[in-house]
Amino acid sequence: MKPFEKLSEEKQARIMNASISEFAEKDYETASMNTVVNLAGISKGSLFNYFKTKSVLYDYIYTLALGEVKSYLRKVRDETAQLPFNERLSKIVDSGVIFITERPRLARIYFRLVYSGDSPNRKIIVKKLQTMSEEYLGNIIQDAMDRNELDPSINKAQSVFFLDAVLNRFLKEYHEAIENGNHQYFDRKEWVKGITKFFTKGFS
Amino acid sequence: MKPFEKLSEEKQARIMNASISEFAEKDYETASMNTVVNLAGISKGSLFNYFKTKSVLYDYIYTLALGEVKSYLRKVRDETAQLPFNERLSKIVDSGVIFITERPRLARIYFRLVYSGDSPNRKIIVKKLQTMSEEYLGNIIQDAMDRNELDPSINKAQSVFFLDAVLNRFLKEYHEAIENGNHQYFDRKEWVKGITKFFTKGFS
DNA sequence: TCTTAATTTGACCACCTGGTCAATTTACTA
DNA sequence: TAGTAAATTGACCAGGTGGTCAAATTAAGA
Repeated sequence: MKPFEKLSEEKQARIMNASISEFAEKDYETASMNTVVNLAGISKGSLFNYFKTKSVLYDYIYTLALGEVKSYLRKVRDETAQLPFNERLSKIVDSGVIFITERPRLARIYFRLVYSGDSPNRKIIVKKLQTMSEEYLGNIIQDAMDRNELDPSINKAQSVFFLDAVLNRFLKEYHEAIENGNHQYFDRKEWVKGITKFFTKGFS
Repeated sequence: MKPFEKLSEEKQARIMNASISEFAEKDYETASMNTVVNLAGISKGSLFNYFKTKSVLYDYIYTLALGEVKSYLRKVRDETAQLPFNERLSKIVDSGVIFITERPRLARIYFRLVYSGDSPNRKIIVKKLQTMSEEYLGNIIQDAMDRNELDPSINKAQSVFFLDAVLNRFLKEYHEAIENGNHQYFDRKEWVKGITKFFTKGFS
């Protein structure tokens, strides 16, 4: 049993909370173990006893963040399996919005990871995420094609790419709006409507 | 006259080259003035004489990068003013690809700036870039609407957003492919075709 | 050539980093 | 309660950072 798991839940939570805050606020290189230690109210030696190095702690944190994101996405996928494409898409966007509203720090760690940063295993992680997204959105699109809701001659890989690009960018923008306190100017429904319309009809 | 401008062209180029390399490779916080100094083959005191602080040097560099990007975009916009929307879009993508092929380090500084990083004035810069992009892509779309190539009832602001999201993401992906030596697997023409088709017809 | 002014240098500063480990405190057992 | 094992501490380390500035070098002018 790893030393960290032996800790009381309260203490584990304190350390997780501190780590999430720090890695959400700064990128990997700039995040400071000293800050984590101070936020969590434990000694440096202890932290390095629980997590052998900074990168091990970071692994723990981003795995947690990605796990939460994944479980959210899986849930909405399963819950909307029967819905038509546009409604499904709209639910996915909605659940993304809910996630970043409820867990803004985890969302920030996610965005930091995919959009930038030089975290230790970034390339590998991003590749894995890409495969995940391809499979996830690929299924959604395939379902819609099977139901003749989308043109069966479209290039699926490209479609997945476009969908991924727009969804991620929208959520990133929404997330920044939340962090800047501007999200009340974001008409979410209007955007969701626009996105689904755009994906089914284009600009023509 | 600023001290840096008094330097010989060769020396200026050496310092610019070193700075661009360093800021392309690492983000603002992690980039090291010591490394710049060593790459450029000058003393530390000199560098701080030419640029009072790290952030002043960074300002100089990203302004240069954005200037190059802008002039590229302006050129292609003016050259394609008479072309129909899809051809125009395709030329814009092409010129983006050319830019990141010819100036991969400047492209990297650009992507680092917009997609992440905690550079000193990031928020202000990104906002300015956004306004620029809105105006740029907004014009392209407006032109197409005026020519009845696009549905005049579409939401222009949203359309600009989607266009921006897909174009930027595509170029970022292409850029990473180049850096990883994988761009030969990228069928550029096929992608450009797909993007224009997607934007005019959607998935239906 | 000598003098003065401008430029360049790099040792040095205070501060911060991730990580270590002997010493102390705490918890547990006999 | 005494003794031992486990957990926790924080002073300490080597190495890095952005930035400074007296001193050395170079350039310019008479």
